[in-house]
Amino acid sequence: MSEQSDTGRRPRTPRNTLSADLILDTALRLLDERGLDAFSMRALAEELGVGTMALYTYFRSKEELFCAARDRVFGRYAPPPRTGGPWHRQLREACLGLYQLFTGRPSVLQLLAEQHRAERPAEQGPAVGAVATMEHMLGLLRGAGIGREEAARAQTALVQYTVGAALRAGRTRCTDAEQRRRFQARLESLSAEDFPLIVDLAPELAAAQESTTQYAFGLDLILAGLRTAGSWEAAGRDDGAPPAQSD
Amino acid sequence: MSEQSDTGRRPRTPRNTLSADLILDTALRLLDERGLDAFSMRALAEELGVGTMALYTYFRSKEELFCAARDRVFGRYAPPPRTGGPWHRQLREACLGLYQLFTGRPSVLQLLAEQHRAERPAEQGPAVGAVATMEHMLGLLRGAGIGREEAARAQTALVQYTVGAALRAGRTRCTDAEQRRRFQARLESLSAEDFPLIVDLAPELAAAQESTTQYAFGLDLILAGLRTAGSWEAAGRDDGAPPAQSD
DNA sequence: ACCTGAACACCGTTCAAGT
DNA sequence: ACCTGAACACCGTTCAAGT
Repeated sequence: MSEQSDTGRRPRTPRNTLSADLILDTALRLLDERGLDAFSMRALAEELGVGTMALYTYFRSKEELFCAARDRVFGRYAPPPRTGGPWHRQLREACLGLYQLFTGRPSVLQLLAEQHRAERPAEQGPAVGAVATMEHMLGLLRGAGIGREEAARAQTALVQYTVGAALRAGRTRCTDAEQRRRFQARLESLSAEDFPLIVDLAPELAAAQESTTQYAFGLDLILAGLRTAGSWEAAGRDDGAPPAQSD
Repeated sequence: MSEQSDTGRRPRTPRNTLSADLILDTALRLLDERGLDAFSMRALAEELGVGTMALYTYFRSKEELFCAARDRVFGRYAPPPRTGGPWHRQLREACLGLYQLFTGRPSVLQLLAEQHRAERPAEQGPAVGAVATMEHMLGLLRGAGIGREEAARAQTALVQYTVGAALRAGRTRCTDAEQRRRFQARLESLSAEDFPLIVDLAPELAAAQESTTQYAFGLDLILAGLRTAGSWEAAGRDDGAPPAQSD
């Protein structure tokens, strides 16, 4: 950027300064700052000061670039320090950490949503990072005496709920209060005759749109369900079942 | 289509045969048959045998068309017949019905995912259909003696979990068995030293990718949590709380 | 009002070429 | 290997015009 002989409008980045990491970090910054809708390979290249096709030296497609960006964020994830205490409490901390990871940066949320929109799961590399947290969760569940299949299902349910809550949180953000007020107004505009409870509980329902407290509420319901001995064995029965444990 | 004097390759639909409903039904069929990635305003117009811009007489934008398509499906939703029985069982049926609605047709899942990707929630009409189910759920929760705020939060958590599970189900489908086998292989390729439980439980984790059974498992955990008296009041405490109910 | 075709300002990606 | 510019086959939407 010292020479002014360049004919292009913006300084060209000199050769061999590009790298996969630089591309990914710039992509994440762009997603954070301007959002997914404003993102394009052309815009990313422009930001980097290179030709669009330079990106294709490092990534075969936009999808592959997105997968790599997600892997990069997840791979660098540092879970919250383990506090000890009962298994369900530790499980809670682990899930809250994941939720923070998913909702902490706009870019991560957008990559998560994009991944969920994809037709085929895309040959993403071996399960990415954040795997240590999965292992930790499984250890806590098995340590609590929960059987193999039930532990796998419980872990999947917790991740499923966490991702779902994070995706919803992405829709709600912006000017939180303003957004919730509009949501409440929409509920209150419904027929009070047909939907008396929705209209009556509109303030509470609107308040429940706030993300982190609401996420913790549902998380605690799942954890309480897990603590109820036999709740995962009596699934679908009419009444509470004997607290027998198979393992 | 009786005259062959048309110069265009496909028969033009005569005037005044187009309507918002016809457009929406064709759009849904296209999404079911070819998927979101293959959908475009141009492709939809082609399918209808009209010029692309004819669509803009009925919908201001693609986003508005998608919102209307979603409202149409949700509005026509017929919840499963009410069976009676304890409140938690009825709640279960209601949630399973919603899950079926979301996952029953590919188009619905794709519209749901697209909506979750949107930057701003879009001025969608008054809360769409399926509202009756929300009202029903709130009635069951309140009838069980659960307080106003807790009922609102519980209802939100149930819907949140249902949407999240449905979105994940969309990623997993295709050739179910084949997909799961690949998932299992990915898990087993991880280091058995660093992630012993994941590798050990790979078959169970892969099996948990199956959608409906897994959805029901997590749903039952949430419902069990709700049945645990005081579980929604003791949220975050270290141990089980007294079963006091404020309402 | 309903519908058209051309045009605008974009996309992601292929390809042949340059260093 | 790394990077370029032109080109291809698409998008959603605006606009002036036709019936």
